[in-house]
Amino acid sequence: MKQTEPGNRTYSIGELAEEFGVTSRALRLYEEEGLLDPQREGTRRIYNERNRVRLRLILRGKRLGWALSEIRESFDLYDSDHGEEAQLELMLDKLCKRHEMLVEQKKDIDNALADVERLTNDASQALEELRSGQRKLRHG
Amino acid sequence: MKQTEPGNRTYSIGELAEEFGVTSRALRLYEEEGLLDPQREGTRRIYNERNRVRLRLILRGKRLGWALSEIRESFDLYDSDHGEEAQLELMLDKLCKRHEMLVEQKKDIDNALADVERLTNDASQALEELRSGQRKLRHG
DNA sequence: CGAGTAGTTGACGTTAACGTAAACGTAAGG
DNA sequence: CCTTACGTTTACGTTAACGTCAACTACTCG
Repeated sequence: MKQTEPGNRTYSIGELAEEFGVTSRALRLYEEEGLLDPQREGTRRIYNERNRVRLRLILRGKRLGWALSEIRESFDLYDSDHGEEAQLELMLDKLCKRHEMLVEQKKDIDNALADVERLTNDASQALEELRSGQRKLRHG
Repeated sequence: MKQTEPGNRTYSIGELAEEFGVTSRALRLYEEEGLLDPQREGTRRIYNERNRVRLRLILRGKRLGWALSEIRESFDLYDSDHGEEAQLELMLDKLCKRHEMLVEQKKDIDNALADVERLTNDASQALEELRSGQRKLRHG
């Protein structure tokens, strides 16, 4: 299999960092925190598609204001084994809480959007009135 | 006018802090950072309804993962005077960027919600299958 | 008047999420 | 072989957003 086959590509730390607009330092930190686990070729880190997807999820979590520890917890939900009943129930409980959190956050966003749109309307109206006043002056 | 009239109530720092589940220290910090400006009665801070609304907005911003500096910038949008044309255009530009930010964040939330819901379905199905297996065993 | 409660400023401590620099290894190219 | 580019670990520095503590003031209650 060639390295260039789609879906099997690998990435150096620098490549991945540049692609996502973060620094190598950040990627190493995420690894230390248990959010990434690239393979090694000797001492160098080799990232695959799976790691790439994880990084995408990390950055999504960051945009939503989550701490790295919270992001890791959400990964634990992805990874946890579906072995025992108690385990599954615990997982469902955690998922439910995440869901609530997200719904609340979405409400906040909708409210903020409404505020921004209201301010935008006010401002464009004020601008329009200002300009209409200037037109009158020019034609006066 | 009485202090107890609706809409004119005032609050001590402790009252406001408890109501919103934050500490007095946080309120003082928000003030230092220019996010709040309560009146004073001698040396003590007196918060009114307007301050209370602001605090609500501050906490909404925090839930969305914004820095205090970003929250303050959004307040500047509320407060900026509609005097000059250039001012209004600048404001409309900033509002537009906020709007984009919020829309992006909303997409992130919708994606995260979809993930959580998929995981929830998987887990509840696994749980159901596990329990159906247990029922068979009991009746075997 | 003394104790308790709630507020004040000032200063130092803490945690997360990196930035930055030092000192070193390694593979490619001229 | 020497330089350049890219990687490694280790460790200390930095910023934001508070927590915590000390020392002081002011009001109220018994």
